[in-house]
Amino acid sequence: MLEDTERQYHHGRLRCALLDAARTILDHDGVDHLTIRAVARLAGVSHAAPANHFSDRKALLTALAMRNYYDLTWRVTQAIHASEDGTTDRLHGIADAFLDYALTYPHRFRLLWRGDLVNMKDPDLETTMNGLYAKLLAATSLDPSGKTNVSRAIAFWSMVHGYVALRIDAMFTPQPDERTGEPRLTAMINLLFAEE
Amino acid sequence: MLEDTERQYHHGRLRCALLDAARTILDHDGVDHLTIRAVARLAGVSHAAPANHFSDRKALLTALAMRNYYDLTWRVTQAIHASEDGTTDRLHGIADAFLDYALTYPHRFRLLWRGDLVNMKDPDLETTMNGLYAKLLAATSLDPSGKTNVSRAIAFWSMVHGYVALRIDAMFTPQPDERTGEPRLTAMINLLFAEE
DNA sequence: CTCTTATATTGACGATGTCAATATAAGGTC
DNA sequence: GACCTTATATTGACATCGTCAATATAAGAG
Repeated sequence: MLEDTERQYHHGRLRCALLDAARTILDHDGVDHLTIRAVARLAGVSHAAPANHFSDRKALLTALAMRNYYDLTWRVTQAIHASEDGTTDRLHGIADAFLDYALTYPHRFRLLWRGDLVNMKDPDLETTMNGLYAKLLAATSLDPSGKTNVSRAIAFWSMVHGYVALRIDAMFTPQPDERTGEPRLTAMINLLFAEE
Repeated sequence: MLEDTERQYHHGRLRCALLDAARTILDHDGVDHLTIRAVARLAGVSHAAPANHFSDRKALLTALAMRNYYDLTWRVTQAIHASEDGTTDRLHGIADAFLDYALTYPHRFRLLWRGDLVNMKDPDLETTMNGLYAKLLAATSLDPSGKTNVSRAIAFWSMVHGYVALRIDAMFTPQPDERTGEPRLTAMINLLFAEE
């Protein structure tokens, strides 16, 4: 009756517990080991229990992806606020936030772009994604004069996304000297935003 | 005994026939429908026949990815040869080749980066990938003076890769006017290689 | 207490990757 | 041709998966 975490028939918090278990499995073993049955096992319920909270495996993964999107958006927001004034500083902060998140939780980051596993048409998810995109667009293309440069914003996003994706898949190795601050990424951004 | 394509016990060409079937399924339904059994069905053999030619599903997908890498490398090479002299022209051609390949065969392109499905440590595959990387590096960073700029090469590759990936996943929609020539990508490259 | 609803369990089905055992073809050697 | 070896294909089985249907149990309202 009271806050007994271990009473039978999980009750109430199962949905949250399932998402926690799912994230644990994702971080540990990757998304292909993230099966409904494995999540149920880790949460200590029967293999069909999740069906009451997630209609599909896709629904479960979509909810998990939403969590990750929130987390990533929060980190990017923090980076923007922590950065000093100036477009370039802001962009370095954003790029570092992306790379740091992706390197810390590669499986979480990868899930964000797995349209085959996640329902990208989910309204809530779309809202969250659009929020992140708006942040990127605003942070990138608003120069002091106030005019926007969409090509530059998309170039920035594409470059960061591509670099991070390739780094996760170990297509690049970071520069051996001076690991911190990701000099490679810094140099790339400076190239893109060179003063003419 | 002679060139009878339809004699029982497929003989000889099964490996090639399986790869053809695999590519057909990949293009049609995506990689998650590309099961060993489906490939065997399409090739008209029993579900365990492929095991003689591919030890694993991963081995099958790796061989298929290699085919795709060859194809992509060939297209990039063609683009380089067809481009007029000058670094910028060459890079526009390369980027267009990437984007065109990815938009024409999205599932093939995606497979190239699926480290969970493809054995990226396969020696032959690594050789092919390194060949493509070398082409990109050479085409990008050799300016007239002959000195290389690795950051710029990686920036270019990252940007193209990221843009193509995001385009495939429909995170961007191309500019409605003037579809040909991909003005967005062109503008992005010009930003990166702006004369200073 | 009873009825309703939400939630969890059990059991089943078809599909998959993979393995073991078996069958068949091809090619060389006599 | 007969025989043996090897390559190749088939059949059957097993564990696992997502999903569904039927059932059981808890919680809450009246």
